[in-house]
Amino acid sequence: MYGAREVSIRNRLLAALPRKDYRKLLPLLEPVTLAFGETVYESQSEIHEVYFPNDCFVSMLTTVGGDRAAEVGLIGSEGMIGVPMALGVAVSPFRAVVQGEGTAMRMRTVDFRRNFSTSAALKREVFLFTHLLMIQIAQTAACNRFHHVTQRLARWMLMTRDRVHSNEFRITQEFLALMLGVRRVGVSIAMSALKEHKVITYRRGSITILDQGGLLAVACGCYKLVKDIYTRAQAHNGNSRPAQHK
Amino acid sequence: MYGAREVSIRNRLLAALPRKDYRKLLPLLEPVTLAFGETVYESQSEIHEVYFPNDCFVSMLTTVGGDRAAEVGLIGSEGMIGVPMALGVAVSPFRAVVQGEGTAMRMRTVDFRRNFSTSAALKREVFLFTHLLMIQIAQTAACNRFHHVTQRLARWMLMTRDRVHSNEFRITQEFLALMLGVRRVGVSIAMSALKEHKVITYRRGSITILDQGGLLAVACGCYKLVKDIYTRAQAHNGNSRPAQHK
DNA sequence: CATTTTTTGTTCGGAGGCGAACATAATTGC
DNA sequence: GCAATTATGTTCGCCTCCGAACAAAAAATG
Repeated sequence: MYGAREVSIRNRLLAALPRKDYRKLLPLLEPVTLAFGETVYESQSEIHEVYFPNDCFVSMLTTVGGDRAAEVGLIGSEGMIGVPMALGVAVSPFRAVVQGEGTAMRMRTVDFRRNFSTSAALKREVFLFTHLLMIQIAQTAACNRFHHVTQRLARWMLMTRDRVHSNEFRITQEFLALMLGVRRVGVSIAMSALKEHKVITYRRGSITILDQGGLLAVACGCYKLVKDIYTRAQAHNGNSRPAQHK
Repeated sequence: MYGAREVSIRNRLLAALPRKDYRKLLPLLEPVTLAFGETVYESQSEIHEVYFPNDCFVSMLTTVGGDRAAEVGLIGSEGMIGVPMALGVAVSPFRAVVQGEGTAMRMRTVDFRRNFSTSAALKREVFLFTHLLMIQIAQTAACNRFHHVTQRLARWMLMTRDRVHSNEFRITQEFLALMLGVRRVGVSIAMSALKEHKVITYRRGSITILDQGGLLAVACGCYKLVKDIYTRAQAHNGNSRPAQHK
């Protein structure tokens, strides 16, 4: 029915599958463009499709007290949107919002379910990612508890950089404040301090990382901790066709 | 080899299994007593056994910066210690510390793995719990961001109450401060305020909840939110032999 | 080009929590 | 019963972040 011709599949979870399993999935994957700010899942809503990001990335948000929300996870081409499906649950506990515009491969849940039960390789990949996502969320919990705005901001920018594969990305301070669960003022001050130290620069609605090492020094250990676990897990995982890194 | 004769199995995850699956597991379950403060898993250590708590409960902690740690999850008879095993990972990303003394059913990972792949019911139960744990962790992340010591303390006490099935439990303020990731002073002040309002009372090393409704009013919505999701999931789950509630 | 909208910069007082230190009370061990 | 240990109570100055409000700059709109 669908074809994946227009867009090259660069999702690394899919790329790690053996050719045989990969071929079976191919006709079920529909390339879609996810626009910035788009809501992929509303919290508590039913999951009808899962997504394998190519070059977009998505925030997972937990709402609290009805109005406020906090980002608990960031998912890009290394993973999948819709992990609850892997656990047999078709309701998303989080709100999923597109943070970086780009393409993703979409698959209907019926198709996912069918292939998930038959492909051991897909199972392995998705479960591993579920595990990694859990670690990321837990680290965010600790990070939220202990670290200051500047540190968490730096962490966020590094995590984002890893997912957009670029030192520049579009985002407003207002939006960033929503993600971090702080006031815009806090982001504003932290960012201008980083600009002062020539670690980043920014214009209206866009940030550029100038000194990745410097940013790493500012960020809390949470970034490197999670990053290393992701890297190690992917390396140990016989990544037959790894996505090209910069 | 093992027998589960000395201790009655009151783990609700196991109790939800159909008799057939349950019988198969029974000889593989070894009753053990977990002492307060005991470390079940060290962070990053290999998982050799999984545990199904009967009346004990265990904290999942994420370390940060080498020394400090924060609790990200609390697991009692509703769940299992060692969820990563369900995702095909035999390394615990968290430190698991016994928070409330009691018994649990222990199973070797080899046995778990074997039965996990053959019992659809066990799979379903464990995956559902994995999903719920993920939600709890995410909510903790948001909670850590937005809510004050008193609110989080109240939440912790309510969560603990649900797991020990009693209004009284033994814990020192020092330990509680470690769990919440705050200073003991903060806990001390919050607790004496709650005592003042006759919501709780406490002696050296032990807390008693006097007014559960009052405590619920003090706690942030995070408690009820997660609790309701747990309750709903368990209800929808054909809980054939539910554990007796108080 | 002029106006509206969006984004960013800056200020204020105040609250909550931090690290550190010391005081008191309860329990344990001898 | 007395000393050592463990748990709880209280204080201090300080720093970060909060809520609110307003100013300025940049982009979008017509």
